[in-house]
Formats: sequence, structure tokens, C-alpha cells
Amino acid sequence: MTVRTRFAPSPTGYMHIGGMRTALFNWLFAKKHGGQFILRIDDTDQERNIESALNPILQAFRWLGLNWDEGPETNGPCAPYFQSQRLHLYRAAADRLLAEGKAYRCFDTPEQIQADRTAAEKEGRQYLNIRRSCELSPSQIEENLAAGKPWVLRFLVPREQKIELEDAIRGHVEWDAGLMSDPVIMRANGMPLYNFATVVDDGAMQISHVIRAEEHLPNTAIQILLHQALGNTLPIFAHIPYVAAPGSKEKLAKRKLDKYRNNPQFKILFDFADKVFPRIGLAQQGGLDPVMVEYYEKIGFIPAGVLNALARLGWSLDDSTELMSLPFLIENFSLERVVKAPAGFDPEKLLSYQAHWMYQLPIAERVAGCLPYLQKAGFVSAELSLAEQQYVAAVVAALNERIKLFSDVLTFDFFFKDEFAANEKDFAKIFSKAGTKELLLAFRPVLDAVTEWTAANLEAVTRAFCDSQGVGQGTLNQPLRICATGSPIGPGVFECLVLIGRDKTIARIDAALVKLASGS
RNA sequence: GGCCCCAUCGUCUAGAGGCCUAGGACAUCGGAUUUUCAUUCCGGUAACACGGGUUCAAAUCCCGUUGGGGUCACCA
Repeated sequence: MTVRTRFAPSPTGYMHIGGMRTALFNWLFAKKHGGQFILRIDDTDQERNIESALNPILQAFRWLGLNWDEGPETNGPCAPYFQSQRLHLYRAAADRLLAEGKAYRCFDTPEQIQADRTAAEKEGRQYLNIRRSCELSPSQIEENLAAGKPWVLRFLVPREQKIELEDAIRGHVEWDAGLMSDPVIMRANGMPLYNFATVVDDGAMQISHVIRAEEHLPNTAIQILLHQALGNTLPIFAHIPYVAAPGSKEKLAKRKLDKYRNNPQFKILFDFADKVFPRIGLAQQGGLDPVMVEYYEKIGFIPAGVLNALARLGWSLDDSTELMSLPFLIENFSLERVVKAPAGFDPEKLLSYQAHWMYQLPIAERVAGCLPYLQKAGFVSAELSLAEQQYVAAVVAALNERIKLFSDVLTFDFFFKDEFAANEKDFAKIFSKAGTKELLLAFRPVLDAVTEWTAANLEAVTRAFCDSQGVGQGTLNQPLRICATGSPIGPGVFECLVLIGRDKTIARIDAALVKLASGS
């Protein structure tokens, strides 16, 4: 059997990070078994269909490097892959069910249905369709149709049946069809409903494994019935746990975003957004938030980090393997090792995977990743000169593991800005020590006399000076750093001085000395 | 509320009856290296929801309780 999996997003304008995890599992399973991964667009609900809402979804797949074998743009043997272009298939299947008496035209108005529901609730019994329309004679139906009375097509649930499922992850699950109401499969406007379109397409596209989040488990009962009615071979179902909000068991949902802002684990991601997006010209965070895959791309994560974190959400290889590349995942992924309980999304763990994979990235790629941030922030020109290119490369190399996200380069803006203000608190703290100001003052001419402006020489000069003054080197290094960079953190102080350059360094120290003279 | 699912450190997880004095990772707390920061290295704190069974033996099997969650549309 050829393994064929699919992911069927609705074009909502963004790619949900939890949905991405589901897509990843589908993709990995298909790749692992040499099968195909299909992208199918569920765009049957016109109201939910936003113009150009598909692109962010495709972009998320492209960014992470998850290619689809069949789907939009690539097409394939089961084209088209947009459900809105497959209506004839749903209608044909619906006609068949109607002709075979497995579905019926329901003329009940929505108000009537609602009244039935309310009545059932009042009496404390489970609501089931009253199936009035099934009592209609053929001539009465003809009359209704001729009169243009609106109707929907409902699937006639075989109520005497028990539905059994052997889920690849959950094991045996069963339902009593006698408790299920007849689902609408075609709308009044002739559009199919999700459960029906899904079954028709999964059948037509010969999907072998339906891997999806567990919130679809209740749908599965109906879908199994529908598959049976249509005479389809049942796919294997695998219901993976949903992705929960950090530190909770609740499904991660975009509409709960406001609540997440106060979530301590989630906070770091919102903080990144607040810090970075305004600096790269994205007002209102560019409409991006940590529920969306786009957020991670725009804030400067790399695919390997995100992929590793996603893979470990509800899945593990063994008792110790944490760091996994995409090729490694393909080789080792299995449904058997998917856990059953919901997995809380953990931004901190994501960050640790990110840090690891970022450091694996060749320096040239790290530079390439950082550049757009510097350009958008206006620190380097859009048309990069060779000198700029080399300077950025030198800075990124010096920053080394201090860059975890590409956008982290903006934290070290003192390498790029002419003007900066030292952090008052750090500045005051460093110069609060008696003699520090005087030491720097005495060092100023020594620095001026330095001819060879290299890290090694600067260190040697500084060391000699400190020895002559009878103080430890650290006593001078920190004042030097805060004056030259404005920040108490960063690469080695001499590396910083070299990158900043002689003129700027001396100018900055002079500015600090003026400030100290007037201040205290 | 009906139906369904789930339950091991704060978090992600290992654990298929004896290898469990419950392992790893992230976070956290020390300590060493780095005269900043980050990295790296060592070490510590920290969990089987509860109650009954079954068994010589249960985190692991069964039942119940509690708790959490999903889903109940002419959304997907």
C-alpha cells in the first residue's frame, strides 16, 4: 500500500503553529514510508474564505522546507486540490447517496430544528432528528421542490449501528450511532460540508492515513459512516493530541491571544515582538503573534529550531534524544511513539533548540539571516557595499553564540549607531567605584598613543597600563566597555574596540569623560 | 449537560509487571571556566492524581473516584 497523507487547511490568512505540527507529522510519516504528502485546500465555506489567505500557509511550508507532492501549484493526479473546484464530485456522491436512500432532503427550517432541539433539551433527552421529511411521499417532495422550498441534504444515520474505530494512536474507540443526529452533508446553496467533502476527497485521493488532531475524533464517527455508505476503503486514522497553550491543557487558540499575553511562559515571545517588530518597520507587530508560524520566521527563528521543537511536541524517539534534524526525523518518525496526552507548547524549550541549531549554522548563513534586520532598522544600506558586508560578518562572528535569533543582532546596535546613550544605571554603577574615573582619565592618552589597533595589542597595552597603576585589568575593562559600547554586555571588550574603530572609540570615551566631569 | 479522550518532576517526555533508589531534556538553584555577557563543564532541588482490586511483585493490568480537556453548526 502506498502511503498517502494529507493536510487540509482552510485559507484563514495565517498558519497555526499547532496545525503546522500536525502537518509535520503527516509529512514525516509520508516521507518515512516513501509515500506522498498532499496539500488540499478546504475552501468550501465562502464566508471564511479570505482573499489571498492561502499564501501565508504555503509560505509557512516553504519556509520550513516541507514540500508537498501534490497540491496547489504543484498539482498532481488528483487535481484540482481546491475543494471549491471539486464541487461536481461532491454533488455526484451526494446524488448517489440520495438515490440509494442513504441520504434525504430535509425541508425542516432552521427554526424548526432549533425548536426540536430546545424541546429535547427541556425534556432532558438527547436530541435526534425527527426526520419529518422522510415521511414525505414522492409527490409531496416533488411539490416542495416545484414550490422552491429550501432544503438541505442530510445523511441518514443508521441508528442501529455501532461504530468501531481502531485508531493508530488511541486504540479502540467506539460510538453508538443511535445517539447521533443526521448531519447535513450539502448546504442549501449546494456547497458540501466539511465532513462530507473530506470523506469524498480522502476516498478519491486515496489517502491511506488520516493523521490529524484529536479534536477531530468526534467527527470520525460520522466520517466512518460516510465512508461506508460511499463504499470507500477506510483509511487508517491516527488522532494525535492537540497542542496546548504553554503551561495549560487547553487547546492553543488564536482567539485566546489576549489571555496569552499574561501567560508567563508565553511572555518571552510577546516581548521579542514588542522589542523587534517596531524596529524593522512592522507597526502593531505586523499583525503577527506567536500562534502563527509567520511570527517565528519574521522574528528570526530558523526552520531547524522550530521543526525540532514541533517534532518533540507529543512525540519522542527514546529516553534521551532531543536534538533532531529533519533528515533524522524522517528516518526515525513513527506513529507508535506519539503520546496520547495534549502537549503544552513550551517557548523556552523551543528557544533552546533554536540556540543549538543556530550555532550549527555556518557563519555565512548567520550573516545572511541577520542582514535583513540591520537593513530594515536602517543600520546598513539596502544595496550592501563590500565594506559593509565584511563589517557585518565580523560583528556576527564576534557576537557568536550571543545571537540566538537573527533579530538578536539588533540588541548590539552600538556596533552600527553613531549616537547612543549608555544605560544610566549600568554607567553609574561602574563609575561609582572610587578612582575609576581617574583611571580612565589617565588611560585616555595611552589609548591615543596606540598605533596598532588590534585586539591583541589593545589587550597588551591595557595590561601594561593596569600593571603600572597597580590595579587589576577588570578595573579598566568594564569602564572601557560601557563607554565604548554603552552596554555592560557583549563580545570581549578589545574585540568590541576593534570593531567600533579607533576614532569612534576615543570619541565615545571623551564624551563619557565630559559627562563624568559635569555629572559628579 | 450528552458523547468521546486523557492523567509520570514547573514543562516536554522515558517507562509494554520485576532492570525504578523512576531516566533524559528545558526551566530553576548552586559551583567551575570565561576579569562583562553569552557559551561550555560539573552538581543540586523536583513527579508516578486518589481509592480499590489482580499478582510473589504494579508507574506499568482491571474497576471506580477525582481532575483536566475535546466536541456537540447549513465552521473547518
